[in-house]
Amino acid sequence: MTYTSDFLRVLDERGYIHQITDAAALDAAASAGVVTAYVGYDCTAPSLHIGNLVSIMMLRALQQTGHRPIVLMGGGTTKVGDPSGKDDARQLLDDARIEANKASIRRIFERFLSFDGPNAAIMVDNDDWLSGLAYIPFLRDIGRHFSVNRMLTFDSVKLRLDREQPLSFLEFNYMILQAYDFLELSRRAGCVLQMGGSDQWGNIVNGTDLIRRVDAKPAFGLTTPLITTADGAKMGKTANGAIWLHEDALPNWDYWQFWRNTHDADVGKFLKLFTDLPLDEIARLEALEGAEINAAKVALANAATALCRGAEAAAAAAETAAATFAGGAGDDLPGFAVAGPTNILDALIGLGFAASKGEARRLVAGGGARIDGEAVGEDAQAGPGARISAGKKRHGVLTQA
RNA sequence: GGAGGGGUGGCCGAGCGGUCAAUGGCAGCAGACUGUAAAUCUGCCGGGUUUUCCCUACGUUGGUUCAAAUCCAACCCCCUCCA
Repeated sequence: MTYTSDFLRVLDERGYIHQITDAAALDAAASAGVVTAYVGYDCTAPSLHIGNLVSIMMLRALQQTGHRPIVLMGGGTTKVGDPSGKDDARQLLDDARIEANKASIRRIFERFLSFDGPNAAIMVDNDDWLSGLAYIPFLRDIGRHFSVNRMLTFDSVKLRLDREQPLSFLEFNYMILQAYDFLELSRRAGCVLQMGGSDQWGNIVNGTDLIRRVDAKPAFGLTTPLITTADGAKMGKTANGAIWLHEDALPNWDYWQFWRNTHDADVGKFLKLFTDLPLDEIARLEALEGAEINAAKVALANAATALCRGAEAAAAAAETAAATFAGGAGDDLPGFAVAGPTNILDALIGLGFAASKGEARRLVAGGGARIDGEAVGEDAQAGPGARISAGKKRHGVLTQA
């Protein structure tokens, strides 16, 4: 459908929309005035990753089109654990860990959202209202609105049951708590929209239903598609782990390289989702063919890195890339301090290119280890200043200890 | 409580006394080809070492045996059916 509100039009054009509970009504609401919407983030790790970035960018788009974003930290729900899309119960985190994760995650949002101004973003923590709930009153006020029959039909639950995997009562309650969050935000902040990934659809719908039943207020849900790469893989999962948004979890250089290595077929999609570049510029970039599309990938890497890590970090990474792939080295490359001539195997391990001597040896045997661009054997030595490469993409420099 | 089935390397999944560090697939890494792309082909893919060799590993703990992922016992966990 075509939207009249800037908000939904932008989301639609850029590929953020998978499902909406009542698109026409939400469009009308967003046209008529300021909409307050939220996305929840559980505190399961000290950093958010690429998988969360879609919804963060969506909150950004919301704010840019004049509406008010709420970032909900799931300090309370993390204590329960979301079963959505999980085969097994998530390991429970202790309170101290959750607190630490929460504190760490918060910082990310300051890069993407503005927390002051007329439609300032706000940040809340559901631990504030969940942890103090009294069981019996909660069951009587909220629990009675949930049909177990219906809950059993939601994918997050059904999947577990179908796969004959256990689902604890604790996890089973997650969707009720998430629905209650939405109700709470509706009451506290006039929030009318919850957004999230497509795996959150069931949880979100529970929230909109609850608000209608209890308060007879408008409530909408909107989900993003699961972002996959052109070869069908879930985006952002690499062998080395997730692509983290925090620089202390993943260096700027690696973050930039992740975007730079996007598949050809994904460039346009990613530019729309993960950068603020105007659509006509994106159209021009994604139309590039052959080797020229590399220019689009650089633009993507620059823009995405600038958003998350800052313009300086993006420029430094771009500079390093230009120098490195021309055969030189740049400041952003990983370094390993050595006192003098060092064996290639130790250098590879020190730079993190191999996890063990055996792996380093295999890398060398396969012809993938290079010193200053020259393939070497396993007896080779390199000293400070040497450029060490593992394959064609991973490069590092030995520094003086 | 009773009967039966099952727990294997990042994942899936074979093996069911030695020839098993464990077939195969996926994922991953490297090489060739390229554009720091895709596809394809090739090699690698527990750790330490010069291949020989040693160590760790098939839910946990013991046991039988010259020898166990494979047999036995106990325990833990999961699934199915019955009560």
